[in-house]
Amino acid sequence: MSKKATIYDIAKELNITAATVSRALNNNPKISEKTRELVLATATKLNYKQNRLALALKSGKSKNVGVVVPFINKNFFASVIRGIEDELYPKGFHVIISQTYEDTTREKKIIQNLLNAQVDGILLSTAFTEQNKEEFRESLKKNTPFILFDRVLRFKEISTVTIDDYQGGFKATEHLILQGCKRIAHFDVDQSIELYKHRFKGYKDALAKYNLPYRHEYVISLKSNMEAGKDAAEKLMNLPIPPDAIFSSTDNGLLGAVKYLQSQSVRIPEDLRVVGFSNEPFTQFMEPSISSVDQSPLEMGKMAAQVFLEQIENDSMDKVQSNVVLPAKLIVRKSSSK
Amino acid sequence: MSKKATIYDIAKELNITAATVSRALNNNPKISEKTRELVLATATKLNYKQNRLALALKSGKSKNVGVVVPFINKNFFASVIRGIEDELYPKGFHVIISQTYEDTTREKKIIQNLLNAQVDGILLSTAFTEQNKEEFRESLKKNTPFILFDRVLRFKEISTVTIDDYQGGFKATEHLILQGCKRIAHFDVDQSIELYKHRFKGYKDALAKYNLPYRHEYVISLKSNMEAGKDAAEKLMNLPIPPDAIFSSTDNGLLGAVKYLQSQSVRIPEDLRVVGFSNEPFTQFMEPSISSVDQSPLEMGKMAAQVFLEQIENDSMDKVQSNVVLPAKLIVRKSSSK
DNA sequence: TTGTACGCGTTATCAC
DNA sequence: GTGATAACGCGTACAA
Repeated sequence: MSKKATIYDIAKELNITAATVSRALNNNPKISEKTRELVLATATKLNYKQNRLALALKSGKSKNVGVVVPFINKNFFASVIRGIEDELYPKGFHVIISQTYEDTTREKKIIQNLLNAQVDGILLSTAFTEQNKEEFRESLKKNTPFILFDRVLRFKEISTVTIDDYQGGFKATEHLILQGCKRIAHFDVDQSIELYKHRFKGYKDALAKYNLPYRHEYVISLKSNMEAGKDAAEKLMNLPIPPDAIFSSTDNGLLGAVKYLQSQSVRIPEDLRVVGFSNEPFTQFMEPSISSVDQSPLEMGKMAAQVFLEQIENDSMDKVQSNVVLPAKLIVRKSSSK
Repeated sequence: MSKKATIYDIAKELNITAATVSRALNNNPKISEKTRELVLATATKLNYKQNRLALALKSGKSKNVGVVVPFINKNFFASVIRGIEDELYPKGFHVIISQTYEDTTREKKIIQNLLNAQVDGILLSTAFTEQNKEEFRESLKKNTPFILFDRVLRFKEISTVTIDDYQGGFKATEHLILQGCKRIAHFDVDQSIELYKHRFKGYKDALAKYNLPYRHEYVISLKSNMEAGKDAAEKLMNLPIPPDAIFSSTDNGLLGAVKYLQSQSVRIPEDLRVVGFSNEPFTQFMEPSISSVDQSPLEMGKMAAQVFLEQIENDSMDKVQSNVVLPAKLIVRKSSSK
């Protein structure tokens, strides 16, 4: 009773062979209408359900995909995963998630694990940087499709999905300039990560376009957390000529800065305007609400899923490589406008 | 080259049989040290990796668990999943996630899918309520362990992990009373869902303990979003005697109310104090910061995972049922204190 | 200590 | 149209 019914059980019940049952279940044309109905009937009667594992072993397709991110309980990644699952579930795929904790050793193990589990593809936002790019490359030497998103590394034959970080940095900075700001500081995170490099370049190019001087003392590298943001803000305000705006590549860092500045009676936006990056949910509800660049995580997830689906369409043939770049949307709120 | 190496490949290489290879790989005592080393050597040489699928089919254990939630891009669920993954990954399990979108039809299909995929267990927060409890029960008739968390339904033999919602409701209300509030309103969501019923009961009992009257016009049922919160707040303020506090079972509903009240120049906490439920990240950064009951999502996930692990320990034997109840922690912030 | 044979549940390729 | 058989990759009684 409790054991799961197999095609053998239903074959035995009907005095036919398992092969015939299989054919009936799979709409194989070579079968009589009568036996098909008989099979279907007893299948429901015995509460038969196909064993995906057996099918996977047989076909070589597990219908599972691995999704690898630093942490899943971060709004951005959770939303990307949502986009992926939204897109892949209807196609019959199951989404396996793993967290790297931003530890590259762990990331390598996870990839290996996923590969051993015979996933049909891996979508991941990597913890590796330009410095250890080659070490990461070794993990990719497989016939399994890899799709990199957000935090990517560029390789021939590996598809990527990112937003236009350069454009995001440029737009944010330009917006501050157009609001009348002349001394715009920048919170950077890590220049060995492509996306921060691009945001930084967007910042610099915007300054240049409007003939504003670039001052290195206005650029601070920090961890993406409140504490670091507070320290950075303190440092900036102690400068002989403090800035009148901050474009931060990290919302969390900016958050710490804003809280500190408010404690020091610096008025935002009157005394200093700020724009962040990521459009974290809290930016919307703060007082003042914080302007930020949206990363379209849902769309990013959907695109990554679609690229994966395309990849497994062309039967192993020419591995087309896609490099999707989503637009960066600046969300203007009170923190940067009058 | 590109094909994955199997134990047969390494057997052929060494002119031994696959069985021997298998033994060597699994630390089977019945094998000579020499051949073990030989096997291990050529295994790494051929870059052999165990195929989890084949093992799963053979052993009947997929080492996959399904986690089912309404939406993954909601902080609470994302954090629960994090707790689950943190706990299960080290034990060699992969976590498959699925979203119900709070659609019971979809939830049933997802469960069936997961079962077909031979998951070793399913951890889920259900969209079913007391009204269609029996329909949900049918999905559970399996030998596969089910662990229900947060939004649960009670069945014999089905384990649950929840927080003490009654205590949360009681503490929040008592806190407001001790702050001097006498007319405390309550935002409820849906009384056919156990957790909201418990929070509501905690609210009522706290009122009773301090001899405050219960007034039905102060209790409003609403959807868990800003729009509904705004409407509810409006309704409350139009009462002949408006409340001087709100205990809301939903942070999101309360958020809408607070934004509306502020637009009406109602001062928080001076004119009206509020406490929410869930400790959503944004509550911490708002102005004023919002008091809320924390649900310990990480711990909930870890506990759910542990209960699952215990469940599969006792080999099919007496299916022990656990009902873990985590404490509810009231986080007091500016919105409810002087 | 090692080899042989079989089964896990399915589908595909042959025959008949 | 249906049956028998092999194969996917692995682990394990049983025999040697």
